[in-house]
Amino acid sequence: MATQASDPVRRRRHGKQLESALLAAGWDELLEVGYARLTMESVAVRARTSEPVLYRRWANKDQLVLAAFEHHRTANPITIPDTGALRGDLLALLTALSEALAGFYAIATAAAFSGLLADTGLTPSQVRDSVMDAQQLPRVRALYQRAHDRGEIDLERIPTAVLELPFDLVRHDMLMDLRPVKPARIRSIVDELVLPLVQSHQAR
Amino acid sequence: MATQASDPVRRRRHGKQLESALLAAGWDELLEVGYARLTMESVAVRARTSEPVLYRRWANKDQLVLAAFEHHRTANPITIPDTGALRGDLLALLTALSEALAGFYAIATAAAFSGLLADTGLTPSQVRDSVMDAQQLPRVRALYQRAHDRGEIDLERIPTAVLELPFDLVRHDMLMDLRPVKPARIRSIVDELVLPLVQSHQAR
DNA sequence: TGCCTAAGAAAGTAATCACTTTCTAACTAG
DNA sequence: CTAGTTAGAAAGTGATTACTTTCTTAGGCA
Repeated sequence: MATQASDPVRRRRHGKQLESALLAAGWDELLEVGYARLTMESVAVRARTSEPVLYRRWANKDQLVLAAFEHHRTANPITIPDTGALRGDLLALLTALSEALAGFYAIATAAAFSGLLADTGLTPSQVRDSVMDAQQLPRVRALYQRAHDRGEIDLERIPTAVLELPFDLVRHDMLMDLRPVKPARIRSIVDELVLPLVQSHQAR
Repeated sequence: MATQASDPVRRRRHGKQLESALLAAGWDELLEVGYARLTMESVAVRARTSEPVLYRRWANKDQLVLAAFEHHRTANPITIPDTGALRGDLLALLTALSEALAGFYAIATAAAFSGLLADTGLTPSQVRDSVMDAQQLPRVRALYQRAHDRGEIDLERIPTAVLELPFDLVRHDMLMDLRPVKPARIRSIVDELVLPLVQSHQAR
């Protein structure tokens, strides 16, 4: 009777491994119930730990949520494709963005609206820039630059509004539907909107 | 000393006039602090009344907020312009939409995300459809139909994605910036995106 | 003029939840 | 192997706030 056979081995996580689990739990909680209904206790329970473990790392709920965003973003990097053609690149990138970020945008905007940023005074667009596009923008630019170098497009003649159009629309659709954009819609954006516009501005 | 000269006349509002003031206060509160931080007390104070006056009309906070949406929407109808040309119509309508709805979309989405719709299970797109576009869509359609009848465009050849593009982008920008879309951006959407696309799809 | 409904004020109740405190024991580092 | 750190559990505190109760009195309506 010295050792209880029914007692499960109680392993304790430490350091980075634990922190990663905490942030993942925070992210899942955001996805499942949203910022407004996420509580420190619900995150702790989901991570199979207790609240002080959270408070030892983050001073308050907002800090935890922001850290969960950052963690999820860096843990799920988006690779910019190189298919050799503008159309293929756009289709691949929009699809990747859509799949990776549908939840992300929804959650981030939700949190922003719910009061997360009321203190910091950031607007959703600043969130978009700082959390999402700041890293993505130069890489997107590179995608277009490659098309330019191949002679597919003339970057000089194409308005910024055209270049940003597909990303604006995908972001819009993700916000509206809270799920990845349908492949057919992505093809429509590329084939019925972006490519005709590129052609149109090329011609004159 | 029978009447106190310093005592301000304490007027009491009743019926529709009072209700309107309550809903306006609710809307202003939504605009100023957002759904998450709106409290029944803050609305009551803003309306210069007390909480029971609110609870006699709406069973809970959500009902009050929903009623405030509806009140604001019906109190600020959007008139669809008829300038005689597609370009003028689009510029005018997008501007009107932008000015009237920048706050509306921001607030509605915020509330939806903050948990307002968690009970009802609606998604933002359903909110968009039920609160906004359901009424607007046929009227927008009429705008394009007039252009078609004038011979400006051939509706048969133009993909839906093109027709919806300006509204998607204006909605996107409003959500991102929480303020009306700049006139220059609206002109860009019309002149650099919609009209070239219409031409492009017309030609082939 | 005089009911009667409802406005408005004040105070209270109960639930939620961010954040804290205290303690024990598991793990790490040296 | 030992000492120091921190995970994890349990309980509690205080602030907020949705919603209620009670009472007084203004003003609509006959």
